[in-house]
Amino acid sequence: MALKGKSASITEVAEKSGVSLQTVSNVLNFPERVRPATREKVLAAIKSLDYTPNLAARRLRSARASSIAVRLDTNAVTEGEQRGLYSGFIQDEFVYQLTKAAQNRGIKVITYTADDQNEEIEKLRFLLNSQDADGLILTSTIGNDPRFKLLNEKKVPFITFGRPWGAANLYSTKKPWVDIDGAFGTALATRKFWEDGYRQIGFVGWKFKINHDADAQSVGEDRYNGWLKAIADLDKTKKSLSGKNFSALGDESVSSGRAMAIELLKKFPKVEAVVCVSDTVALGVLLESARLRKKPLVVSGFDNSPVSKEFEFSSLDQNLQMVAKNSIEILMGETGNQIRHVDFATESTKAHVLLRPVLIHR
Amino acid sequence: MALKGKSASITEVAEKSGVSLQTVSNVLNFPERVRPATREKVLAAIKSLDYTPNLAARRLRSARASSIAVRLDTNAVTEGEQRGLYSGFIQDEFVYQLTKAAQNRGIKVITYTADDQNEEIEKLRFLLNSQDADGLILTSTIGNDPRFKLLNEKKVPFITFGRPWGAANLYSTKKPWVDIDGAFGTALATRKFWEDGYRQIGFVGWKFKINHDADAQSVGEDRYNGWLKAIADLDKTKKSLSGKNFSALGDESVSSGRAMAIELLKKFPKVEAVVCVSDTVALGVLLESARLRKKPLVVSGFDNSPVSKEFEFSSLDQNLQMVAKNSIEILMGETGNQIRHVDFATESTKAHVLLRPVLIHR
DNA sequence: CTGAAAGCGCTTACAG
DNA sequence: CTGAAAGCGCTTACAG
Repeated sequence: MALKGKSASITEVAEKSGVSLQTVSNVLNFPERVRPATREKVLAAIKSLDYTPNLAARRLRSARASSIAVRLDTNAVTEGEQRGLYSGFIQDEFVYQLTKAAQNRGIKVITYTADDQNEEIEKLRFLLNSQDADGLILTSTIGNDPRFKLLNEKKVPFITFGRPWGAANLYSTKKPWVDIDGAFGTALATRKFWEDGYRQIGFVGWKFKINHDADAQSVGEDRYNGWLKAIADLDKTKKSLSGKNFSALGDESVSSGRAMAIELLKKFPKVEAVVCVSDTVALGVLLESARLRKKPLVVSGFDNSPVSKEFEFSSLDQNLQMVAKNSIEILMGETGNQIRHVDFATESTKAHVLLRPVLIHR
Repeated sequence: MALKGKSASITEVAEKSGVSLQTVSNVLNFPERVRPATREKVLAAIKSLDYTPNLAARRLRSARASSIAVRLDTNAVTEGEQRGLYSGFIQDEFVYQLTKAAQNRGIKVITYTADDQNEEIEKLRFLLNSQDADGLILTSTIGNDPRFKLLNEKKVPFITFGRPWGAANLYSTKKPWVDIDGAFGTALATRKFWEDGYRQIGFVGWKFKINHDADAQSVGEDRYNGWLKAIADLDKTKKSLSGKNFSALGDESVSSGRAMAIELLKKFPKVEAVVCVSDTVALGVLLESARLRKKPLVVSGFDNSPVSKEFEFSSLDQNLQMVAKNSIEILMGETGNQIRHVDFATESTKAHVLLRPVLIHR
């Protein structure tokens, strides 16, 4: 026997409290079915024996794993790859919040890794077949992600963190997601700058493919749109840096932020404040403008990472605690301790939840 | 039944291949006990039925969870708390590498959280009593950590990532650990600077309590010692910045790095290169010296985080893949698929593994 | 509200 | 090398 300190079994609890196994099981799972006096007796026995249910037995009998799986990706530094300055920060905090939210509902989180799409599908099949997870949290999904097909076929409850950008229909009930409203966030930052008296507010972001659809088709476009529309709303006089031209788009790096700052300042020397797509890019803009001018540009970033705190600029917090809470509620409902399949097409549960980021003003 | 797509059971495999349950089980667990012809027959049935063992049943019967638990901490940004610039990066990558290494040996990783020490002890008791984990990975342990007592009493296999600084005896067999040799790392960086022709090599680190013991008693002291001794070894002429005075100690922030750079440059204007305790501090030194002088100081950091890559300075990689690999090997031995208790006091397995960081030269 | 029985899917002695 | 039986610790119908 490998597991030591074997805890008491339900049989011992039943004997000690003078009731049947059944009643002990009811006290644990349906306390309202048991008369208070009996319940007290059983609870006392549980306490005195330091009884903890054996989860393997429970899983086997109930055919519920009561755990969800989440894939982890590496964030290690590789030369020649773009990762931004606080790589790992979001995944780390998301998994933490997920574990915490799941734990509050009696659910375990198990992690897995996969080097590519095929390996992941194989890992998922094994995980689900072995009945070790009955819910899944996906991240980095794409429009025609093969995981959607697998999970829908097997009717496995799942939720995606982040919209599957590029999907023909972002609101397909076969592709449930929880996400942060990036456009709302950059609009919030823009309005705050306006309130603070700035009128020449630029944007530095990530390049994206021109898209003639009304809806954004990438995170970068979404965050750009928020700034663009906010300026249009705010500036009735049309005297500020409104419109598509008052932005510079590059990639997720400090050096790109620096280059974009140079570009922006050259074209629009009057620019006072810059809404940025990320804290990494914001730092680049901040540092470069500090080098070029007496007074650096006022910037805002995204993610409320340690970078924005350290360099004291405003940033949009993704509110990962809310993301985790909503994900768990979609998988389990508002109450109860069971992960259950929902057919979003016919039931009232919402398949898509867009949460608002919070502006941390610094 | 909550779990859908119920996979075939071992009974069906036995029927299909015309052998007993026992033989199927042997094929899975002790293939060498089964005659090749029989084995092939069984494997064919397994494949055609897409059979995957039910892990709950296996756990219940074998009394082995085949999973290890690891606690996650938040790295969210809180005002007024020191976290450094790439908070979350190390934990994120460590858990990734741990999951990957465990997966290769057929072991699951489950995560949990706790808000304080008491809650953690309670969570651990439940986890172990419910037989849902048979091994543990600890982090952030302190000298008289109550988790050591609990796990040793219950004879639960565990390993600590990081030395329990402050312990009366860092080499107690009751406190097994895997760690990175910080002193080796900073000595490596120092020697590399020396090779590159720099002779005035300073150090910027974290404050630590003066300690009259030969061994370091904190990460900060350990990394400081590496630099100190390397300089003493290298500089036979005593003309370089060797000795205790040629360092500046602050805390884990860019602003502290900046302040230390100012202090160092004031006292030792000749300083050319600075070995730093972390990438965060190194960035502060780099940025401030770039502001103060034509040519910024050459710096090296620790952790090989995205910060060091982005700002192109050398850094010491903690080699978390090796940390994970060694942790798993201590818990499971070199081969096999079982987590087993080792009494380090009497068995040959080493209780303490100090790994060397790798200098990433940029 | 409570109880006696069945059985989830495996692995483990044990017998041949 | 293979098989028939027992049993891990629960929850789930079902009966009273």
